[in-house]
Amino acid sequence: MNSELPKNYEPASVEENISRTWLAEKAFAANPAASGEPYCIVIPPPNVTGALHLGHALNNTLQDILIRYHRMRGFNVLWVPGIDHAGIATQAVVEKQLKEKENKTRHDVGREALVQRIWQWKEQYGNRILEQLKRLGCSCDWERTRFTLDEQCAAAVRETFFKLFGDGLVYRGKRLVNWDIFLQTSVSDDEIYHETVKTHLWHIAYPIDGSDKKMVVATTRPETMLGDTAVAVHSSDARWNWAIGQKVRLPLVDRLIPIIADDILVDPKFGSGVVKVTPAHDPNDYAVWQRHLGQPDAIDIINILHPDGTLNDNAGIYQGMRRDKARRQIVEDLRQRDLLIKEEPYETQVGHSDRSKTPIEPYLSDQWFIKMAPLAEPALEVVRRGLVRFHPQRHAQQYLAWLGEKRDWPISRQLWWGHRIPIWTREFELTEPLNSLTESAEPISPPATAALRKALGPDAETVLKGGEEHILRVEAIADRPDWMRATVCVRREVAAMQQVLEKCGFEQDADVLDTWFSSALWPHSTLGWPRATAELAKWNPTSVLVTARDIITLWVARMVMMNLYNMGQGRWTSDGQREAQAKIASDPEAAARFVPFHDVAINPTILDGKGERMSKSKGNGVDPVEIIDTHGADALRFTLAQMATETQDVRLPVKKLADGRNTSEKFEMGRNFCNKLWNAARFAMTALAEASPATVSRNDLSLPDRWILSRLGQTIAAADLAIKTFRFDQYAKAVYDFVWGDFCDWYVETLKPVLKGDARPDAGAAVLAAVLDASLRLLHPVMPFITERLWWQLNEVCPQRGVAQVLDCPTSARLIHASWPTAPAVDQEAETLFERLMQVITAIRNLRNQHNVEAKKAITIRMEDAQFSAQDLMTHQAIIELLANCLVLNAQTPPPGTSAQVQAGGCLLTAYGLSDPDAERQRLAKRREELVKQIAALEARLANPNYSQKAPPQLVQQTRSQLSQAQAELGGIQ
RNA sequence: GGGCGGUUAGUUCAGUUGGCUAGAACGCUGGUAUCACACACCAGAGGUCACAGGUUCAAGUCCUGUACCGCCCACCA
Repeated sequence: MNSELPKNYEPASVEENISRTWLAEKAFAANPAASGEPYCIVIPPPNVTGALHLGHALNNTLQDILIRYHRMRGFNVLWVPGIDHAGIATQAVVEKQLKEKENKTRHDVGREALVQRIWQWKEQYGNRILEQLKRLGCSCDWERTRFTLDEQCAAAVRETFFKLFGDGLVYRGKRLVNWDIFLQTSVSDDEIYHETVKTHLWHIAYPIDGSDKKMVVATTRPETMLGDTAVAVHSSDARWNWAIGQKVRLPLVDRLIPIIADDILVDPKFGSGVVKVTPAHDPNDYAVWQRHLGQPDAIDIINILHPDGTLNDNAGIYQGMRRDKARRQIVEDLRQRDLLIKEEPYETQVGHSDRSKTPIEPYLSDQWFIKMAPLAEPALEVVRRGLVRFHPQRHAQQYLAWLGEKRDWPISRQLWWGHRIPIWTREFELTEPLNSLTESAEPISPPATAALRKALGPDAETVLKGGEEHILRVEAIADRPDWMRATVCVRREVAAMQQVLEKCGFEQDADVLDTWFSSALWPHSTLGWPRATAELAKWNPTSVLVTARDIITLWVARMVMMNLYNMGQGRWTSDGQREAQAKIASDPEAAARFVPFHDVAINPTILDGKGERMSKSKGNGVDPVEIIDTHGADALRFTLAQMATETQDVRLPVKKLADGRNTSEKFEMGRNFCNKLWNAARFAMTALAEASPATVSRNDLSLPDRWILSRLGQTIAAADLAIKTFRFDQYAKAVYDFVWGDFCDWYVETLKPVLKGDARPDAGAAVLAAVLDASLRLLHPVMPFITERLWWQLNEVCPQRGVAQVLDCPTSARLIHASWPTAPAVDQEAETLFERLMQVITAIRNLRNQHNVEAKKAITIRMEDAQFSAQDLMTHQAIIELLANCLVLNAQTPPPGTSAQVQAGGCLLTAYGLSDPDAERQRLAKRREELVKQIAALEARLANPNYSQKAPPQLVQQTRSQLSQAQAELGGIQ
């Protein structure tokens, strides 16, 4: 039967077989109606754009450990898998393909066709990611797989947006956005990287109007001067403050612009003390425009760019030029007019779009925003109060700091791939002016209503009705007093309503929502919200979120915010904010029901051997599937778990294989461990097949039995604590040390003669079976495949297992559904005694090695009392003789030859029959040196009067006894 | 500029509330084809705990500062 188990563990066939069985039996399926405390994790959805890398492998391994552990603990577990549509990243990939293969832009194929193509692309690559997760052994409920752009998620997005709109938390505003002129979209701050660019700092003269004086400004972007609407100086700068209120004549365009004071923008110590102000093309200058808005010194804002980065009709003769050409031309023209004062080489950081790798252009554009203040405050509060806890705790700081800024969230993206903003607008010319048309609040004033009725005709009542399914708002349009804008937000995807709106001349907003908008809803949208599902009732809040630290702000914070907003009762408008806070303060338990998860476990980032992030472009990435192919999924998982410490980063030295692929020696550790377990189990099951395991109870146990069961108990307790505190490395280390160190190296070795002897082979076999059983349970969360395979085998060989009153092993056909082992009680007496035996054995082995004793030759040992009784150990002399290859002397005469003495396990050991007196002399000299050093250190410590006075008496006592022991040993060998 | 983390054996990392001679894995050295495993077994060598101060009877651990490395945030016209 063990012919079925090859000598070396071969992961490929085992993994495939086990995986197929689990899937066929729907072993991961969750049922909200089932009993058991709920335990739920929603996967951080990987971006559909990329294959999974080692970071994902780590992240998902940790989640699977938690899921499998809690499943075994009897929780009703659900792990929701899914994928993120990843807006801009995905569209960029498909657009690039379109360009390369067909030389077309997205405008050539049109919105619908492009979105169609992206869906095709998604089908192909999304499945690849799910396959990777399955190869890794993730026990997700695959039938609940979600995609952030699927219908269920879309319903949640629409509902949320509608709710936010109704609460006045969504608004439209002109804002400077990071504009990608290649993809023609705005890009969020986090999709930008900065690159050092060698350029120039151009110093340009701006003549003061009606004076022969000139102001000199310096800029790295001279073309933006076309959009300058002011120059600013510091109000206390004596060089220039006399000129405040006067005007300069902007060169080349010949426009008069004011000289204003702005003490925030201008640092009088820097450069000339004069700053050009281009509100439409620079974030700082935009802030100046905002600061002066409505003030006597309010300034203009002039946009000079087309969306494609060419200059528009505000740029005069430079209209139509690309920005870089315009820059060269402008510098040249200034030079000719003698207005270029200086051109100095300069290095500066320029923001580039992560996706298109082109420089970002700050650009004025219509965008939708979410008001953060009312949403952020409750989200801050639940973390402050510990209703959501970070592990390690320090990561909460980043969350609190970012959310504390409460900067409004720009949510529109000029893309085609994503959730389209559910807003329709139309602008109306008014026949008579409307005085009351100043704000966008409901209800709509009677004059505006009348105007709408008139303009919309027969469908006016449908649009005007508003309420449950759509909201209508009207507002004035700046600079056009005889116009108004009507905005309709539609709650559900209903064709009829959309047709009515379009018939009435409304147009849907062309933009889609930021990807993070749908991601923010992930924990409740995956469970069915806004429908009141059994899943939602059972599993929200979810239990824990496992993620990387770089998305604590972008994702974690927003999930907390949106979960509280959607799941919490009542509406959290700006006015209701205080109420929400008070609610959390007065009833934290209620608030705890609305958070998305209770714990956030942050896993470390995997870097390569040089400390650099892994990435495709750097070519240092390791593909988890390749590791699974070469080392096995369990080996990969174990190694990764063992690396998941509390530090921020872990390094994984990468080695290039001959075929160019990357790998790392680190994974050999996991592979070796699998092989060790495999062979220990193989040995055990061969023995079990030959013996017939008896029913045993506490009284039948030998010292090694008692010891290994006690060690097992300690290990289970350590594993429980480690998992509870998200210390996956400690869990891995505990089980590794137990299986390899305690079980294989010691217990199995002591058991070999027992199993072959006459005395108690059946009792020994029973303990062996029970400990193997518990070990497989213990290892299953981290190494699911190999343990499941061995479990099946063990069920065949030895279906009934356990040690009465010590270790129950309830039967189960599948390990994945077996129960977590209960820890046997600690047996301190057995542990202490066995520990001494191990020390004696190691000391004798050491002596044999130092004396170059041939492996097969037994030496003779006499054991005498030192600190402790030798008799206690000699009761178990068979174990010593077996494992140290020696003969323990009782009353016989010792054999001739060199003898050597050593202290171990509290006994004095004398070894006889050694043949190398030189080796012994060397050994003694070395030992003497060690002892002298130790004695000196101990004496010095005791000589310090403060030590005996202030240190705990127990410690002082211990030091004294160490000293006397060392002195005694030294006396013995001199 | 602000914040966070790191610096412990050749390498990658552990190191609980300060307290026995600072641990593990890999690598290295010597030995071993022993009937679970050479992806193994046995034994060993290897550390001024980045640096400088301080607190303490006692510091890898706590405090202050310095250096270097990494990440996040905000940025210099």
